This record gives sequence, structure tokens and C-alpha cells, in this order.
Amino acid sequence: MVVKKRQYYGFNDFHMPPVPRAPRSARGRGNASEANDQPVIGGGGVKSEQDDDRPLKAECLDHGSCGESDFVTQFSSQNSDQKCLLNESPHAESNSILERSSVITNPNSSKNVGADLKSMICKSKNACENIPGKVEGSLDSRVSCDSYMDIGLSRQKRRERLDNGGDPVPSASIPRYRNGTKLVIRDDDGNFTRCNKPLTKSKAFRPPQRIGDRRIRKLLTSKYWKVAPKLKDCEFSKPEGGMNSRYLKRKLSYSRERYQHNTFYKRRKFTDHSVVVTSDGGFSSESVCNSPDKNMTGDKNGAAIMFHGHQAALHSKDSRVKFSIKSFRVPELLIEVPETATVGSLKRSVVEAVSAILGGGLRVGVLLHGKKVRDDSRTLLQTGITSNENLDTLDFSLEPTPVQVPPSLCTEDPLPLLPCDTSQLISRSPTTPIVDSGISDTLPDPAPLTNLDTNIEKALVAVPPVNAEELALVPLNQKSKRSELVQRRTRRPFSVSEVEALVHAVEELGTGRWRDVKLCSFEDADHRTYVDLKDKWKTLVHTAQIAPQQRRGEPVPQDLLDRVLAAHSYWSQHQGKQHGKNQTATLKITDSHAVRNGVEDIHSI
DNA sequence: GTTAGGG
DNA sequence: CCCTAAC
Repeated sequence: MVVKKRQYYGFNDFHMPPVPRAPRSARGRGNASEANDQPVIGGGGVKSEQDDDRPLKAECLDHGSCGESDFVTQFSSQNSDQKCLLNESPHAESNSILERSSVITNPNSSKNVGADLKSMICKSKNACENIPGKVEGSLDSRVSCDSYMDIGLSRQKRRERLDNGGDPVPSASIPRYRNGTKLVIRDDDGNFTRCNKPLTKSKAFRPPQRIGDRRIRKLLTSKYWKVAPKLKDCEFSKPEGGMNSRYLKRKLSYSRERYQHNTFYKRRKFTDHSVVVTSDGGFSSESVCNSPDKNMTGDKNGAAIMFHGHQAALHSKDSRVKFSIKSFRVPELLIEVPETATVGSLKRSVVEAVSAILGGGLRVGVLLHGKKVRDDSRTLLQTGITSNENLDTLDFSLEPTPVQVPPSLCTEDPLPLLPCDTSQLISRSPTTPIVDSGISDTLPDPAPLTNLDTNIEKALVAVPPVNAEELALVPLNQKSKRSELVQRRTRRPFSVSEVEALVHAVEELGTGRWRDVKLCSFEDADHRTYVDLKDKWKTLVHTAQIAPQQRRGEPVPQDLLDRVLAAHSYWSQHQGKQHGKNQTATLKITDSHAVRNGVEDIHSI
């Protein structure tokens, strides 16, 4: 089998550079990539003033990298009827990281509230209450801070806090799996959904039946990766079985549709990095949510790809509310390009991938208190988005436009075990999962997000090579597709010595036993297949028959070419006959010479 | 899986 | 070198 070499680029964190102000730094990405030796390009993370992702990352490693650890985090999505048991596979990392969004309201007020988005995440009263320095409020109570709280609690600290009784979810209550850790996401109703992860990494995201290379590549060619974001919980909750092509195809078609329906407006929205909305105008479904909420079932969709607005600063002036979203994070992108691809083509690939994903059907979600605000018709006022109390828990998220999936798919189709899916899965939790962390938002610590982030991070970062290959996104036009997708073996001209060996072997064995030629003379030359030898012989014969000035490449000694013709001639006449030793010997001694003369004649012509 | 031959 | 028909 010939192994094609290819480069995979995983963009776990592809940040859309916002306005040139907030410094960015790599964030939470790289674990997977690094772990898999995958070159990672770009992916610089955004780092807000209050963000310190390193700890999160560390945590990811701590937990996620351990396939045996039973890492359970309880997420709570108030509006979600679905839950999902996420895998805590290091490979199942999702890009979505709940970004904190800072909100500042009413500048004129002496009470500028700056809260970490995390505050909304930590809705668990117990969790919050048990933590010292925690906000005195309960979930619903607003956490007010006099100023921006910078969270710098070290991971260790956070952990300590958790240990001190902040963990509302005893891991013991969760089933443990040897090689697959599960993450349980429970909604407020106490429902659980789980997604099992295959036991082994290698199998984890590999479709049960490995489709042919080409097949896969073809699939990949499409906006394959876009499928993931649309997957719904039910799909993820299918433990057994792998992805089936039918399902995949359907998904793909959906993707395409969506992509085509992409609107300039949307695209612009996501690249502008900032949106201004007036309180009286409210968020209209047209401007913010392109699709009605009908598609928005539970949090599943929304969570799918949770791109959270990085920083949403809100200022309340008069009756106007201004939102400044500094940046959005784009989910992981996997790009596969041949080693011989040019840097330019790589760039184009990335651009296409990003463009596609941005224009492929994203919508914005608004979360308040970690709760999705589904009613697009409500005004900010009615929703409480203008309230100082609520602003600090306001968050924006980019979500893939939900795709209606036939029920049958949910119940019958096997779970597509795709890395992307997994990621999505994780991200889905989001809507504000109440991370069990039990850390209160009041704490100047991002802890609340920690667990969530951690999980998400894990889901995000780790992308096994296998997955990468299968999911590799190769946004290329039809024409270059093939050449780019299925890389051609690198050309390896035969050296004179190789030609010599080949000629010798053919003289001995004849021209119809390429396998034997390979075995006898090129046994150790792994890069030379018998087909290669056959082809080379073919060209040698041709070369020997043309004028020297017509030949290209490294010159082959004339005597060798003569032998080629001699052997060719000989075996042409003796084909079908037994390849006796006698004949071989005869050939060498007699015919060889005779032929040579003939060859010379040809050359002189 | 090999061969043979066109691309 | 790739691709395939044919064996």
C-alpha cells in the first residue's frame, strides 16, 4: 500500500482578528495538534484582558489527555431538553470556548458592572455558595462588580476550590468507562444524554468501515466539515455504529444548500466584529438570527458550534444599547494539503475554509444568564438586556444554522463518529452550562468556565491524525481537486545503477515477470513497485529507440540502452516460451551483440 | 495480486 | 507515475 504523504493543518482556534486593539495570544489550542504532531498554522487565539487560557489548557491536559479518567462535568442548560454525555477524549475537543463577554452598562452610572461571562455559567447555587469570596447572589442574582474583574486565579486554586466542596456533581454518579471518559451534560430537568466514545483512539473517530481512500477524499472535498455543526444531539447520542455514507451525503447536501443560501449580510456580520443594536429596535430575527427559532430546538443546535462573542462590551446611553463584539472564534478547521502544495495554495485553502464556515450558515445566539434568549421578537428592554443586572451575563454566540434532520436519522442512523461531531457535541452544551465547578462567578476567577472550557478545549484540540485525514477539509476547486487531494507519488528518476539492475534482471527473467524482477533486483527498494519497473522498462525501450538528442533526463549509458534493446528484442521473440536458463545465456552471448549493431544503426539515422 | 498497455 | 482492463 502506498502511503500518501499529506500535511494536515488543524485550526483549533481560528480567530477572526477583530479591531486592532486587544492583544491576542494563542489560546487553548494546540493540545491536540501538538499531541498529534500536526503542524498547526495560525490559530492564534484571542486573549482578552481577562482571559488567561493557559490554565485552562493545562487542565485540559490534565483531564482530557487521560483516557481513563472519568471526568464528569455537569452542564446545565436551562432551556435544553437534551443532554449529552460528552466524551472527554482529548481528541474530542471542541473549539468552542465560552468566551467571556464583558459588559459595561450605563457608563454614567456609578455602578459600572463588569462581570465575567462565567458568572452566568455558575448558576449552581450550591456551587457558588460554597465558595468563599463568591458572589452573594444565587444563580439568578446578578453579580455585580464595581469594576472589571480580572480573573487570574490559577488553575490550582480553582481546583482547590472545587475540592472544597464546590463540586456538585459527584463523579461517582457517573458511569465510568475504561478507555473512554464521558462527560455528562445534564439539563435542568435532570435528563441525561450521553454520547459514548469509542474505546480506542484509533477507532474513535474512524468510521466503522473504512471507506476507500478515494471515497473519503471525495467526501472530504465537499464541505464535509460543515456537517458537524449541524448534528443534533440525537445523532450524537448514538453510541454504536459509525457514520454511514448515506447519512453523510445527506448532511453534505444540507450543507451545500445552506452554503448557497449564505447571505452577504451574514458574512459581513461576522467579519465586522461589531454590531450595534438599538434597544428599541431589539434584535430582529432578520438581523441577528437569520432563522426563526423553530429550528432551534433545545440547546443542541446552538451549542453545536459555540462561537462566543469574545468580548461584548455594552454601553447604555440613554435608551440605546451598544454592543461591541470584539471577536468571534471560529471552530476548528482541518485542512489537508499535499506536501508539495505551495504556501499560496495553503493560504487559499484556509481562506476558503474560513469563508465557507463563516458564510455557511451561522447565526447569532444571545444568551442571558447563560440562557438562550429564543424569543427574537422581544425587545432588549423586555428581555432585560438593558438591565445592568443582566448585562454582565450577556453573551453572544455564533451557532451553525440548524439543519432539520429527519427523525429517522436520529433513531436509525448510527452516530457519525467524527471528530468534528464530537467537537460540536461538546460545544453544544453551552448554553451555559452550569459548570459544576461550584465556583462562583463572583470570584475573580474564570473558574466557572474552567470546567466547561476545559471540556470544550479537550473536545477541540485533540484531533487524531486519522480524523484529520478523514475530515480534512480541502476546499479546492474541482479542477485542482484531484491533484491536490490525491497526491501523486513524488517522481523518483531511476539512477543509472537502477537501470543497470533492471536491465540485468530483465535479461535474466524476461519482460513478463515484473514481480520477479522486483523481488530479485529491487527487493529493498520500497519505492519501486513492480509496476514502476515495468514502466521504466517501457520507457527504456522507448528511449533506446529514439535519437540521443531526443532523450531527456539523466543520460543512460548507451551500452545499457543497447542491452535494453537486445533484451527487448530477444524476449519479444521468445515470449510464451519457457524462460530457460539456456536462453538467457544465449541471449547474453549472441543476440546481445547482434542487436547492438542494429541499435547503432538506428541512432545514426 | 499481476500484467499489459494507454494516459 | 497513474489508471484500468484483463487475467
